[in-house]
Formats: sequence, structure tokens, C-alpha cells
Amino acid sequence: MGVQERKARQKENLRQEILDAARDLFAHQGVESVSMRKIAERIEYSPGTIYLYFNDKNEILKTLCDETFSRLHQKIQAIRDDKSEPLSSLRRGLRAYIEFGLQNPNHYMVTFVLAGRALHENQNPGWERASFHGTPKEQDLECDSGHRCFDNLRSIVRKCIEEGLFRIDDVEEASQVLWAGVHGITTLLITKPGFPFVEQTRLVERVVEVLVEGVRRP
Amino acid sequence: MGVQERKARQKENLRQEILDAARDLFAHQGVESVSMRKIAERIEYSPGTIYLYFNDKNEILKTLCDETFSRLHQKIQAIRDDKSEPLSSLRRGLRAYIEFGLQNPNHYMVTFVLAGRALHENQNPGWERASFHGTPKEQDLECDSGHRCFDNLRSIVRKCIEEGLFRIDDVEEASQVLWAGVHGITTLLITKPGFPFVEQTRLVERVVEVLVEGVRRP
Amino acid sequence: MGVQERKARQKENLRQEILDAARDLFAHQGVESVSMRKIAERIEYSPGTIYLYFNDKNEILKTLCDETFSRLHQKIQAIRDDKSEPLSSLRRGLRAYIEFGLQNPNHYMVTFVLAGRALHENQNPGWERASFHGTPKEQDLECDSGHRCFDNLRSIVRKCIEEGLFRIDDVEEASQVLWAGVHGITTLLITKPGFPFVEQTRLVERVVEVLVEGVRRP
Amino acid sequence: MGVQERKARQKENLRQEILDAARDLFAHQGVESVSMRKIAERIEYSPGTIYLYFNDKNEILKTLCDETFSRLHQKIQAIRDDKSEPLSSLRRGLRAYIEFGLQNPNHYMVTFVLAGRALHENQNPGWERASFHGTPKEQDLECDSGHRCFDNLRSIVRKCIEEGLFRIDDVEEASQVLWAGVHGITTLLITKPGFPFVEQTRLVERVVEVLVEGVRRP
DNA sequence: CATGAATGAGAATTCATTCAT
DNA sequence: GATGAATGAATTCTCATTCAT
Repeated sequence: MGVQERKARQKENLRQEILDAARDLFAHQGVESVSMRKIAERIEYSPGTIYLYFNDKNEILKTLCDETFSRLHQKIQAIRDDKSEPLSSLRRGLRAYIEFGLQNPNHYMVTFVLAGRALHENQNPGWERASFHGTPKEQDLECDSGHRCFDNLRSIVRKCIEEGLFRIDDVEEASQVLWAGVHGITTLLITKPGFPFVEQTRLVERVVEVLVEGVRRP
Repeated sequence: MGVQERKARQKENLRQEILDAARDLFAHQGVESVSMRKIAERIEYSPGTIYLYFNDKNEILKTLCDETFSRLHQKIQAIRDDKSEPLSSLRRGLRAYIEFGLQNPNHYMVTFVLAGRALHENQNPGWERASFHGTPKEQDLECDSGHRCFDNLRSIVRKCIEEGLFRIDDVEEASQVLWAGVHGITTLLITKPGFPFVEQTRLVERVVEVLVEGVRRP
Repeated sequence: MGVQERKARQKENLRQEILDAARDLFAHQGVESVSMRKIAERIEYSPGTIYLYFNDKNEILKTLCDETFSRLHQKIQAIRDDKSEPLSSLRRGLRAYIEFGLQNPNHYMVTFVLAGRALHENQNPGWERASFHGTPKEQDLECDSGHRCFDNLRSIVRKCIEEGLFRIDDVEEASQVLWAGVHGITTLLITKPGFPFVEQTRLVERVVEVLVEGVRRP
Repeated sequence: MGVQERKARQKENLRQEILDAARDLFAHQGVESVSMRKIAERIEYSPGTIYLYFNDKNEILKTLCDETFSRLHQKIQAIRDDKSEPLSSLRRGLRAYIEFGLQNPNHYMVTFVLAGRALHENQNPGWERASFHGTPKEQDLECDSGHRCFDNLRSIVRKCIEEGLFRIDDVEEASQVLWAGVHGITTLLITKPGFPFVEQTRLVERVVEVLVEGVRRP
């Protein structure tokens, strides 16, 4: 049997192997279509073994999201921290965000669209509460592990505003508008593969351009 | 038994009841997680009954989308058709789109976020196909009966371009960028009720402003 | 609607219409695959209507078998009654039997192979009771409506024996051997459509020839 | 709970238990009428358990057929291989076939009567394809792994023909006629336990005699 | 630590049958 | 007589999860 072989391949780090397998499967087949058994088969262990490392499927998913978004975090942080001209940093940051979403569509959707449902014990988060004149709720940013990388965008925006480059003076407001922009194109491209979008690179570039031109002082 | 009672509550429009239940469930739990059984339980009928009104789950989904699109279509068409100045039409159209989403969050999410893949022959449960350098797919606008209401936005954009008001000369490109913008803020506000957004009216107004300033000729 | 039209086509004889529809569907799609709803659709009535004429699906099936086998009965009776030479009658009778089975495969299988299971309220008739040295059970010929046409074969055989044409002198014995022969080829051809039989007409002819040569005095 | 108890009763060979239960149920109720659930209930396991041993219903059926064929194969092969006089081998082979069927009525019926259509990709639930003037289909002997034991009969028949003992010179034709004969009496005796057959041993002997006398050169 | 076996709940459908109208 | 609506139980099959070993 492949038992010896497998044991040889790595006797430890099984937890990481599970994550690798799950990430790959989630990315290629979608979260709902990946069963614990499929993950187990991929790593050549029995399904039960997975439960020695994770409490349930959701924990795997959550771990993956954390992991993935820490990469996004680093990516944008690097951009924020290099000493470029602020508008250039902003452009690169926005591009990086979109690229990241398109390269990790399943993780992106889970964290930025579905989070709170699939992820946090199905107590419906309630989209129905959205009302045009509603008031913002308390932060649930912490639990939405991924959202922390929104901070980076904020930093970049703050720099732009401090240098007087924006027409908008509220950091929060400007950041949220920009986030909305990149989030919009990212989700559209992910969820509407059948829509006749113009060439993707060009479209993304245009979105970035329009957003930046829209916020900067003319 | 509760039969009499239920019949009293409403003896017809069961079809509409099914649609309402399904939309609500789809929006809260995701299309994949909602079973016919759950819909049946919600409306207090047997699962088989649903099949008297719809052939399968996809038909329910498709019907929901059609319904939503048709309502949105009417709203924006009215704006397109009045004889205002193009940029003003555009602003009002963008606002109307966002408002529509926020007022019908379940409709919106089901139609514009969740129905993407689920609708077309459940081939690909995941969203993995998005790739940053991918090429646009052929039109499936026709079968996605709804996307036609995107036409309205296109019309308004075309007028703007014809009058030389935009920096962008490609109608498709400009329309898609604007759509991405309004779609982004709409989904964020719907799906992230816990996020500390700035005051909603102000935020929406800013998004519209940034988008318009971003596309218009300076 | 087609209501008027249908009513016009025949306001009565609905019972017969049901039987006609059912026979056709059973023959083409198999007993298990035909649902009451399909029958109802075929006759353009509601499913419930069928229950005004038949107690259940099995009653339809049973009625059809009776009807069908009365045809076989008549067919073979005619052969028995014409004044041909006995061996010729026999040959023609055997052929007629096989032909009948092949032309009514579903009815044949139901009556001659499955009877007592599908037909008589699923109290398993027990094939397990067959044992090589077992003893014959009581007649259940009556309820197996179709078996009555075995009588005709018996008559023909009796004539042959009375004229001293057979090597076998027991009418029952000879009849049963011949029945086994035609039954065997009939069921094989019906149930093994994938088997590479030699050309059907030739095969049937050979079976008849072998049987007759096997029983006649040399 | 009864779990311990059941485990005590037999803790392994569950696969064989499933096969036994399935064969019995198939034989008594027909392949179509037996559900995985019924099999599960019979063996006192959950339906899902069956899928740990077989991929689906068809695999169970196929396995049953293979099993039966293999047993019959061995029995007749022994007869074919001993160095008797061909006609004697033939007689013993025919007898052995019938005996096998009567001693294993469930095996026999499942394999030789019920598995015909059900096995090959459930395309045609009915038996309607038999037509008197039809042409033989291509061989599916290979996939019907079992039918190979028909080869044994063929071998014996070939010897008889080569020695000039038969009136028929086509091996296929003669073999099929003989098969039809033994199949007929076997299924009749199995499926019609209520019919007033003459004494079974005598009847079987007569069938064999008639068949052999029918094919041999006078 | 790992597993193999098992399960119970649930998935989408289908269907014979009933019954108030 | 006839129907339309409804149902409950059935179908095959999948899956997250548990647990004795």
C-alpha cells in the first residue's frame, strides 16, 4: 500500500497537509462541493483523522481564510510601507486588492460576502436589516478576520489626505468609497463569469483610474 | 389540525408564498444551503407541493431573478426616459440602483450575487474560474433574462459619451466601471451590517459623486 | 382548452380509454415506469379520475392481462379447432404462443413470470420453495388468468397422442415439456435483448422443430 | 441498544450479508421494486452503510450475477471436460443446468430473468424491444461478464456436431435452442410452484430427452 | 495517533393515492 | 363525474460526524 510511502512523505505536519489539500479543493471546486471525505482522500488519510486536527469543516474554512488574508494583509502592508508617492501607493493598493480577490475567489467570497453565514454557526446575520437610512452597527471586524487588512487601505488614504491630494477630508468616508469600488469589481468578476465584460485587465485598470480620479483634488 | 387554519391564512398565491420563502432563505443561507425541504417547511407545506408550482430549484431561482430584474428595470427606465441633462440622469440612476438594492436586500443578493453560477446548469459549483488575466466569456445575457436591465445604464452612459461629457469613450467599459461601483457599495452595506460605515446617506452620495467625477471629463 | 375537444372525442367509455392508454404505455415503457399521472396525461384527464374506474394501478394491470390473454386464448383456440393435421396444428400453436409473447413482452412477463408478485398484493409467492424434489402445489391457475390458455395446448397434444404420433403417452407430461420449450425461448428473447442470438425467425423455427421432433414418434 | 447484539450476531462478512439480502429481495419482489432502504432494513443496517460496500444498486446486481455465473460455470465445466461420449455429456450438462436453477432459484431468477435490462445503464425499463422480426444486437457478452458460462454448453454442442450427431450444423443455433429448453423448464418450475406439474424428476428427464432427441440426427 | 465502520440526517425528486370542492 | 391541490412515503444517494478499536 501507499502507507509507507505516505508516512515517509511526511510523518508530521498533518495539520498543514490538511489545510493545503482543503485550500486547493475549496479553490477548485467551491466550498459546498468539497466534502471531508474528499479532503481525506486527497491526503490519503481516513476522514476521522481530520477531526483530530479540526473540530469541523467550518474550522478548516476559517483557518484558511485567516491564513489567506494574512497574505493579503502583508501584500498591502508592503505597499503602504514603501516610500512611494501616496497616489501611486493607492493605485497599487487598489490593484493588489482586486488581484488578490480574483486569485482567491472562493476565499474572497467566503470572507467578504458570505462571512457570518457559512462561517459563524449559521445564525443568520440578517441582510434584511439593511435599510437605506439605517445606522451602522457595532464593529464585528475582529471576528471577520479578513477585514483587518482594511486598515492598510485606511493608512494609505490618510497619507493622501494629509498631503492634501483628496477632495474628501474624511479618512473613513474616502476609504469606504474606495473599498466599495474595488469590492464591486471583484465580486462582479467572480460571480458573473457569464457576463460579457470587456477585457479584464483593462476593466480593472479603468476602475482604479476612475476611483482615484474621483477622489483626488482636480 | 392546522390545515384549516393555514388555508384560512391564505388559500391561494401559494406560488408567491414559495417565492417569498425561497428568496428569504436563499438570501440568508445561500442558494446551495437551501433545500426544497427547508422551503417547504417554511411555508408549512409538504416538499412535493413545491413541485406543483416549479419544476425544480433552479426554476425558483430563475423566477426570483426575473422578478427582481423586472422591478429594477422599470425603476431605472423611468429615469433614462425623462429628458434631463445626462449627468443628472446618471447620478439619479446610480442612486436609484443602490437604493433599490438596499430596499430589497434579499432580492438583490439572490439576483446579483448568489445566482451567478447556480443558475447555469450547475456545472461549476465554485467560483474558481475567475482569473486575473482571463478573457471575457461569450454573452449569456439572453438566458440570464435579467441582465437586460443593465441596458438602461448603458443607454444613459451612451448619452453622456455622445455629448462628450466622459473621459472614457467606450460605452461598455464606462458602464461596467459604474456598475461595479454601485454594486460594491450595495453589497457591502447589505452584507456587512456590523461594519462601522459612515452615515449611509452620506456614503452613498459620496460613492455616486466619486464615480461621476471619476468618469467625467475634467 | 382541449376540454371541449376531448369531451367530444368520447364522453363515455372512459374506462376503455384508460385501458388503452395504460396498455400502450406499459408496453412501451415497462410496468414500473408508468405512473398513474402519465396515464392520466395521456387521456387528458386528472389522475384522480382514474380512481373512479379502477381501485389502483394493479387493477389496471390485472385487467389488461386478462384482456390480453383472452386474445391469446382465442388465437390458439382457433388453431386447435380448425381441422388440420394434428402435428401441423401443434407447430402452428407453438409458433403462435412464442409470437404472442414477443409481441406483448410486458404482459407476457407480468403474467407468466412475475404473476403473484406485482399482481397479487405483494405477499411473496416464494420462489424459494422450489426444490428439485419438491411436490406440486395446489392449482393457482384460476387466479393466474392467463394460464387458462394452456388448456388449448393440452387439447392439441391430446389429439396428437390419440393419433399415436407421440413417443410420450402422458398428455400432461408432453404438454408441459412443450410449454417449457416455448416459454424458454420466449423469455430469453424478451429478457436478454443484449445476447447475440441468431436471427430470431430462424431461432424460433428451430425451437419449434426441435420440440416437435423431440416428442413425435420417430 | 441492539448494536452490541447485532455485532455479536455477525461482525464481518457484511458484504456477503448484503448480497444475500439483495438476492433474496430481488428474487421475491423484482429488481425494480427493491430499494436500497429495503436491503438495509433486511440486514438491520442504515442505508448509507450499503454504499460502503457497493457503489450503487447496479453494482450489487452485477455482483450477484457474476457470483451465480461463476458457480454454474464450474459445475458445467467439469462435465464438459471429462472424456465421456458427447451426447452423454450433453444430457448431463442439461440436467446439471436445470438442477442448478432449481437448487438456487433466487440466484437463477436474478441472473437469468431479472437482470436482463436492469443491468445495462437503466435505459429501457421495459421489455418492449423484443420484436418477432427483430435482428440480434451486438455482443454485450463481454460486459455481461457472466454469459461466458454459456460457452461450456457451446463446447459440448460443438463436439456433438463435429462428430456428426446433430441434425443442426450451426453451433450457435443448436446451443441457443437447447438453452431455451432448459431455461424454460427451470423458470416454470421456479415461478409456478402452484401449477400441477407432473412429478418433477420425471418432467426434467423428459425435457432433456425431448431436447436431445429433437436435435440429434435420427 | 489513526482508522474503518457505521450512522442519521438530509439532499432532490417522484408517485400512488386521497379528498374537498 | 371529475378535478386540482395536496400529501406522505418512497426513491437513490451524499455527507459530516462519531466512536470502538
